[in-house]
This record gives sequence, C-alpha cells and structure tokens, in this order.
Amino acid sequence: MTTSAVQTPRGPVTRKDVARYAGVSTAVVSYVVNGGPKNVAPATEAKVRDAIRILGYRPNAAARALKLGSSETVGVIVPDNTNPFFSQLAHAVEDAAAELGYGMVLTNSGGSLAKERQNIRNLAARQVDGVFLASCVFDPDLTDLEASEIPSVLLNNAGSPPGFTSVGVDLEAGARAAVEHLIGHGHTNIGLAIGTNTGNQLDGREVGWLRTLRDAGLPDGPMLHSPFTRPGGYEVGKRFLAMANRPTAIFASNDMQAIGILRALHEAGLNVPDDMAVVSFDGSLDSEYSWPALTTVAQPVEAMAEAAVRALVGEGRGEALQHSILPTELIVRQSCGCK
Amino acid sequence: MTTSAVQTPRGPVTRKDVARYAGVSTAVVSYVVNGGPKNVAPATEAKVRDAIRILGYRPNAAARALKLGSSETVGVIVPDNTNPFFSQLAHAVEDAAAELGYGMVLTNSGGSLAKERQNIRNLAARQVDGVFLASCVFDPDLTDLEASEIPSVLLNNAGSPPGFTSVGVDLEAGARAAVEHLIGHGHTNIGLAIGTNTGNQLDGREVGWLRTLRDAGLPDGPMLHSPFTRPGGYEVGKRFLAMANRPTAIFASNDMQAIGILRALHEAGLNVPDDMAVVSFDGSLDSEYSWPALTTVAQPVEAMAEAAVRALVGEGRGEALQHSILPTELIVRQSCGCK
DNA sequence: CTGAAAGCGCTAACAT
DNA sequence: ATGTTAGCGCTTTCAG
Repeated sequence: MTTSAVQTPRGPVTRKDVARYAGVSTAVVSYVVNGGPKNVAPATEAKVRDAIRILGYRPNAAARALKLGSSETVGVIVPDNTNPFFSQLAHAVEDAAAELGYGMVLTNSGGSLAKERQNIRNLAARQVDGVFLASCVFDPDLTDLEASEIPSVLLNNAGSPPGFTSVGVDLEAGARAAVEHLIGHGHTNIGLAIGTNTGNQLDGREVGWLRTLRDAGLPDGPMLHSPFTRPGGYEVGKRFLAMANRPTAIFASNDMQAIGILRALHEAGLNVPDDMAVVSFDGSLDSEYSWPALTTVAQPVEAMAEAAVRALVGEGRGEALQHSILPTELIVRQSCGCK
Repeated sequence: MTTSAVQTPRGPVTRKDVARYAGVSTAVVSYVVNGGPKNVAPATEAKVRDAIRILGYRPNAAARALKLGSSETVGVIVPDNTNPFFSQLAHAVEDAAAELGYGMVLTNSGGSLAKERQNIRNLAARQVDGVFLASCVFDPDLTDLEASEIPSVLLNNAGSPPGFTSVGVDLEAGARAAVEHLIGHGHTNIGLAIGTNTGNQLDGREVGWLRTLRDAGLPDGPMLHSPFTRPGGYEVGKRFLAMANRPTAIFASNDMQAIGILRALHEAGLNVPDDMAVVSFDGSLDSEYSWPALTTVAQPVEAMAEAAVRALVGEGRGEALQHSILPTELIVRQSCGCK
C-alpha cells in the first residue's frame, strides 16, 4: 500500500474519485478525458489515465449532457424499421452519426401520425440534438417538430416543406427511368402500384409514371393503391390479375409491394417477366434476392443519410435550410425482361 | 396584460421559468410534472399546467437522468439491423421498452467483436440502464459487459453463460422439428447450412440436425458453413448443388441463408420443393414472401423481447439470473414439400 | 399544501 | 501546468 488508502468507492466512480486517486484536481481529469481545453503534463496525464483504468471510471453522459446542453444523440423516426429500406436507412444514419460521435435513438411510428408526434415529443424530452423524420405520409403534421424547436431534417421526403431541411430523392425522375425501361421492352400497358398516402400531395412516382406514359403517346395504365408492404403488394397483384385489360408490366412504387406482387404472380402460374414484367423502387437488399431478381430504382441510402447527418449535426449545421434532392439509379436485373 | 410581465425566456424554458410564471416554487412544478411525490392543490396544479403549456416547457431529460441516475434508456446491440430477424427483434424490444417508458438506442456491431465491445462501452458511457446484446458469435467476449457492471441480458443466445441473464430459443429442439418434418417427407439425405461462428460452442441447430438424423437411423448429411446472409446462402447453395452426393433437402440455419439457397436453386433450374426441399430457421417476415414460401422454424420474437425487457428493467429486475429458453414453432409452408 | 435548498457529475471560465 | 468553483435543470428531504 504505497498510495493513500483509497478503496474502490462504493457507488459509481466519479471524476472526483479519479482526481483524488491520481492526486490532482477534477479539472485536470476533465482535461485529459476530453483532450482539452487545457494541456496537461505528460506525467500527470499518465497518472490520471492509470487512475481511470484502475478505478474503472466511466464519464457520466447525463452530467455531460446537462452541462453542455447536448446529449450527442440523434433521434430517428421511421414508419417501420422492419421494412428493409428503412432498416438500411437507419443503419446508414447510425454509421454517419457515429462518425461524429453521436448515438442514435430509433423509434417506429407505425405510419401513424399520432405515434409520430408522440415519438417526436419523446425524443425532444430526451434532449436529442436533432431528429430525422422519415414520414411515410406525404404531408406530415409538422407542428410538433416546429413547436419543439429541435433541429430536424425530413428524410425520404420529396416535397420541400417550407421551414424544414429535407433530403429526398427525385421520385419523378426515378419513376420515369423505370417506366421508360419498361417501354423499351415493348410494353404499352403499364400498371402502377402506389401507396396509400394520406396527404394531399401527389406522389412523384405517380406523376413520373403518368407523364412518361403520355410523353410516349401511350394510354394511361391502371393504377392501384395499397400499403407499402408485402401483403399490400400481394393484394394489389391479385387485383391486377383480375383486370379485364390486364397490364403486361407493373411499376411497383416500392420493393415490398413488388415482392408481394411477385407472389401473386407466381401463385397464378405466371412467368415473370414473360407474362408480366415488374420494376420496383427502393433498391433494398431484398430486391436482389427475390425470384426473379427485381429490376429496381435504387435510392442512394448512404448518401441520403450522410447528407442528412451533415445538415443536422455536421458541418452543415446552421446553414440555410436546404432541400437536397438526390438522384436514383436504375438497377437492371431480370424482372423487367432483361437477361 | 393581467399577469406580471414575464416574457418568453430567451433560452430553453426551465422549470424555474414555469415556477415564476405560475407563481409557485420549483418544487411544486416538479410535483405536478411527475405526479408526486407530494400532492398539489387542484387550483395550483391548473396554474402550473397552464404555465407549462403557455411557455412550451419540456423537462430536461439529461438533468433528470443526472439526478435520478437513470436515463430511462436501454441499449440494443445487434449484428445487423438490416437482417429482418434482428430488425424485428429490435422493433419488439423498442415496443416492450416503450411500454415501460424507456427509449432505445440501437447499434450495429457488424458481427465484429471489436465493434461489439466498442458499442458496449459507448452505451455504458451514455448511462443506459441496461443493454441487450444479440451477439452473433456464440462465445462473445463478455469481459466489457461484466466490467462495466451495467445490467445486461444476452438475447438470442442459447448458451447459458454464467453470470448473465439470457433469453434464447431452444435451437436443438427447433432443428429437430425441422429435420423430422423433412424426414416425414421421405428425405434421407438432408444437408445443413450453418453459420460461421467463431466461438467454440457448438451451434444447437447443428446438434439437433445431427441427432435427429442419427435417431432416425439416417446417415449424417453434408454440412456447409457460410455467413448468415443471403450471399452466404447463395454460395452454399451452389456448393450443395455441385456435390457428388447432392442432398435432396437442406435445413438452413436462418432465413437469409435459405433465401440465398433458393436463388442458387432457381438459377440451376431446380424445382423447390420437388428437386430440393428447404426448411429454414427464424420465421422472419421474409420467409413468407419468398418463392416458394419457406417452411421455417419461427422464433418467438415478441416473447423474447418481452422476457428480456422484463428481466432488465421491468418487474424481473433484480431477480436472480435466469436463462429463459423459449420454444420455437414450425411454420409449415411450401418449401418443404407440403401443399 | 408549499417552499428552500442541497446536490447529482461534469465543464470551463477564472484563478493561481 | 494545475486548482477552485459556479452553475447546467432537476428531484426530494426537510421546514414551514
């Protein structure tokens, strides 16, 4: 026992314990833990580090957050993290945020406005430094976000709601690429499976689909609404099949719907793409391993996450509101008719 | 202007502002916000609530956490939230935790031990009240978890590591159900696609597969290792196909592998289940919408999450360490040969 | 039923 | 280079 009798403190170890053990002041402990704002002599630093290690000291993030007014945490609200597109997005956000030392609190809204608002409030109470809201409804009630005055960016939102930073994808251009590709395969009757959005804004994918058809001098194809889910797609697939003037190709507005449609097609004994071609939207991991593999309009998930994080807590913070519209990329696989 | 001149304070609104505005002490504000520990006269309470509403007051969770020593947050570490099984698990944990007023910080370990440890430390620093670790390696290095002395439960771990609460599934029994079902279809050469686990414990699914085969007087089938991913399954599928003594059925140890295997089979022009039957493990959403739909051994994700949350921060907290082994359920669809 | 005040662990001026 | 100390916003005991 060469050091003074400092037994492991009973409760959690605080910076005070470390200071006492190392024979320095608490400020010095802070300096070495945070690497500043003051320098400490190498010898002192070594002593402190030893003390930290020996005592098993871990800084208290709550105290730090209280003092700094920042929890170094961001909140993410997605409709359903079980949807591969959103789980990939959440993953990308986590990575991008972690890069900057931020943690991520993830919540699901289930696509319900009420839950979304509740989550926003909850996140705000937790003092997150910002929230990413991926609302599946096109006209989310942004009142709470606005009211809570916590920095936020809208993810996956093609509209450009005033007063908000948003990052999204050019839905219309993406839809155009998909439909043009289908037209290139000789299809003239192309259906659209679209979501059940509750807002009053038109979905860019619908606009793109329709315009492309008309620009090509083709008749408007049939359009069916269903939730952005596998079962939703399954339902819609069966309804397409039952149509008198059944389309020969379907543009599905997300991968989940497409996968449901594929099931309906298979069950009916149809061959994809020969009897019915399918192109979808999102480019989630699932699209690559469906049968046949889906030709899909991929969203740049990582880029979206990075842009969003950058705008919220990175260098972009504080800059003027921006609406980033990122480009999509058509990934050609087999469901469209390509070999 | 009937009330004294109290303008909206410049910075964030604190409990002090509310107290002043309502003409009460800060303690009273606390009492009404928390519903205790003291009673407040109805009239006073009304005044306080008004002040809260008008001022837009939101309690500071960091301060609360500092005072209380609890952040009312749990951490979750999964290998990859992009894997539907884990995204469902995370979702279920979020719900179960939210039920108790806890938030969830989600992190991905990428299946790397280093990242897992880093995440544990990070979570610990964030003062989470507990962490759920779903390690994909069977012998996770638990040193950090142990050292950090933060309550934790191992998810998805069939082993019963001493000193830890764990909740998992009876892998061996699940595998047995799968293999017996395949045997019931008349198969005698049943392969196993299993993960690349780095630990030294045997995977219960391997044990169950082998024992069931032997109990039935059947020869050991071929076994192939690959990552628990779609590409991993795809690889393994091709290797099964190239075998001299190719099995007529495959038991895949998770849905992702099975989906990859399905792709390999389709590409080779085989019919599933006629040319090759497949049964998998997990029962994730993906298994229902593959083609053909996968017969799979479903894990009770919600029950697992509830048991885990209960043990960590619910009524079960503080009880003796437990190892909950939950039962699986064979969901029969078409990939096994059933109609 | 209400209020005053101590302090949770930390950061960062401001001393020394 | 290091130490002292005033709070960050909240909860809660103890007094009124």
